[in-house]
Amino acid sequence: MAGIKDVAAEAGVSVATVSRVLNDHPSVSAASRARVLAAVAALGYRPNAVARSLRTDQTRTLGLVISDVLNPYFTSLARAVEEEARTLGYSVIIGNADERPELQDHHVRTLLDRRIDGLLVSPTDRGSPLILDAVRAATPLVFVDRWIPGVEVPVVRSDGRAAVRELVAHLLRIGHRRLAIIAGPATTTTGSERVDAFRAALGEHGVALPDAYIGQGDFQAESGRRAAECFLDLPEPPDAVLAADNLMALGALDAIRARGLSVPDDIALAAFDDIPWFVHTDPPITAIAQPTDELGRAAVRALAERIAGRIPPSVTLPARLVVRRSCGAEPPSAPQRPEPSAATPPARTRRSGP
Amino acid sequence: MAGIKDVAAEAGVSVATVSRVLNDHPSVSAASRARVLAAVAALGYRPNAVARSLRTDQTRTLGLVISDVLNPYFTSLARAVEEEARTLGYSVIIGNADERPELQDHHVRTLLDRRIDGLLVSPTDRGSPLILDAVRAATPLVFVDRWIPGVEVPVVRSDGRAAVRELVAHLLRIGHRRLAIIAGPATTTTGSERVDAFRAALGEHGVALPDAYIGQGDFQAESGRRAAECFLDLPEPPDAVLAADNLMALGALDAIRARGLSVPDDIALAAFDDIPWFVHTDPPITAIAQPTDELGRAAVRALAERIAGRIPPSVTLPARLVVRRSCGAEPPSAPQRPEPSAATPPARTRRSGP
DNA sequence: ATCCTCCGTGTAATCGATTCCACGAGGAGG
DNA sequence: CCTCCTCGTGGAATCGATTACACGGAGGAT
Repeated sequence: MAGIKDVAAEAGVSVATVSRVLNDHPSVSAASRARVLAAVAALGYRPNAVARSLRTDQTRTLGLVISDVLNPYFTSLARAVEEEARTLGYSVIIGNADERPELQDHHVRTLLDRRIDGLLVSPTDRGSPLILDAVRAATPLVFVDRWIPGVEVPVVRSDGRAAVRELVAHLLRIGHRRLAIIAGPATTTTGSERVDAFRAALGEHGVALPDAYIGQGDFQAESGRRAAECFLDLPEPPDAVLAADNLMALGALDAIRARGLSVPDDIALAAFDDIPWFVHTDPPITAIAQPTDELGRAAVRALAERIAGRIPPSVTLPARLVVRRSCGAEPPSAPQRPEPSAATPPARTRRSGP
Repeated sequence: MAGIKDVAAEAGVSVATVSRVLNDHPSVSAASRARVLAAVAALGYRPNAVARSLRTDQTRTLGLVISDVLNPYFTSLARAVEEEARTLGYSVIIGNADERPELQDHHVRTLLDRRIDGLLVSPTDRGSPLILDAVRAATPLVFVDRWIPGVEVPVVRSDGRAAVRELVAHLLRIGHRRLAIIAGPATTTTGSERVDAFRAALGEHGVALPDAYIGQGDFQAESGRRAAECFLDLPEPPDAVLAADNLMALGALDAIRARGLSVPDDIALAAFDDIPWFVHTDPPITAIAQPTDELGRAAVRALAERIAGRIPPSVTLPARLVVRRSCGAEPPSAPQRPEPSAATPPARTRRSGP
């Protein structure tokens, strides 16, 4: 592959001049510029980003370590991140931690080795020594979605408290009384926080949250299934369940249907993280929607600030409640605004078996 | 950040020795090795991958350019690719082309600039000059899922012909007669090939595929919706529709329900690409499942071969039909094996509205 | 005892860019 | 006419690793 020397030779100038043209440095004569450009075109020259990075000590690359690529919430986050990064002239390397701290560390390590300019992490645990080191080494770092308490790093996330309060009110209004939650791992902020918000919201209505109504999940579908089964085995099962993420909601839906029970008639179901598919499930699932795109964009902008040496503030965006059919219908009062794509007449579902 | 020189100083040896220890080159005395290792640990030294890449002319990085990250099929492919690559000691940089040729080119270009060791592409178009150049420049390249006809590059993909034939037989057996398909863009192999397979399968049963029954989509949900609407506006609408990918199937499902029609009673629906969510839709959707994980793994292995200078063969894996309820029930004969997680008794769905 | 190997190690070149510094030409001002 | 800038340019150092080559010392063979 042609190098800068070849271009210099072709254009009859020095490598310094070629470099100056490529980085459009002002002091190059129009004539030289033209000849260099011609040589570049003739040779199909592309600068070697590796060499450039070594010299300039910047890779124009961002790292993004997310907890689970198969989770639509994180893929749409990743997409937003990549888009915003691209407009800022950065590439993004995505690492999938699969909710496993050691995998997360693996990715953080290789990203650091590759001298990425900045790192976006949605931590799977309470903070490995590796991440703590990175913070101490002043690596530009921003947490997104989840964070590690006590670590001085900007956080870009969304606050579901208001939406949870709204959801709880909605459930109680419909007539549900025994509300349960499937939590995420306590090692993640989103795991514990959502339970707290739920408990607090219930408290405002004088409703308690018994331990038996707190299922322990790990953000994967299978754990949602197990937690739901535990609930259903209870002498007095809950009549409404909130899952702390979309995959666990799916698992719970499975478990409930496997018992021959109906959502929402026998039990209501709601989930954190709204995803396109929730419109198409049977029934469509009520969800707490995070502004994923904005989250991703804000995270990249914050990281860019950190890279530039400034200290960006943390950002907290509100989540909002999206009501669908999985919790049952509101008693007639303020009419619910229908969802555009779920604008189906009351769903003439019929049995399809013989 | 500490460099190799610091380590050498700390250990009281030369940089050459440090490098030899790090790359475990045989001719280093045990004593030196120990002291270097100690120094590395003491300084928390990590080799600069950028410098290493410049010198060795390899980045131990693979590029993967996929057509749409929001499509679960591609994310699971990406996950499999990353996993296999990791076991081989490679990192993966994912580029999302969003079905846009110019974005695809952008990613291919930056990946090439970064001197990735090899490139995995699922091309969005019939071949940009850029990709053709890359092929000519002997960049290790492997196509996955889709490919560009006439280009001498190994292809790792799955063949849906048999599964399509099976599906068509299944539909006809149930009693459907007017079979339609929503195709992908003709510029993609998966776009045109699937229509061909469908037409051929129909032909075997003496059934024609009128032009009006070929909807033109672009692999996005919205286009599936539009195509389905066109079908339904026909004087004689089809009674079964196959969508060439999962997103278009979702769009079609929406459109059908928006008309107050029922799947499968009024119209049957099936899709290419099986995804976990198809189990949970209303009704669960019959799909042609590709062996995504194997595809991803095989693609990486083929690429590794190419990087090693060998010429790997193309790989074609069979897809298989997964029957669910969206096409209606088979007339009683061979009993259908039920899906584990869809093992719901005929789905006691009830109306949930008041 | 002498010579030859082999082993461990260090010096320095190298990868492909960026960038500091010096230098020569040409124009302006004294 | 001489001096001093300014401007465009090139030479060479540099980034942090890898690795070819040279070299000195220990040990075995003769």
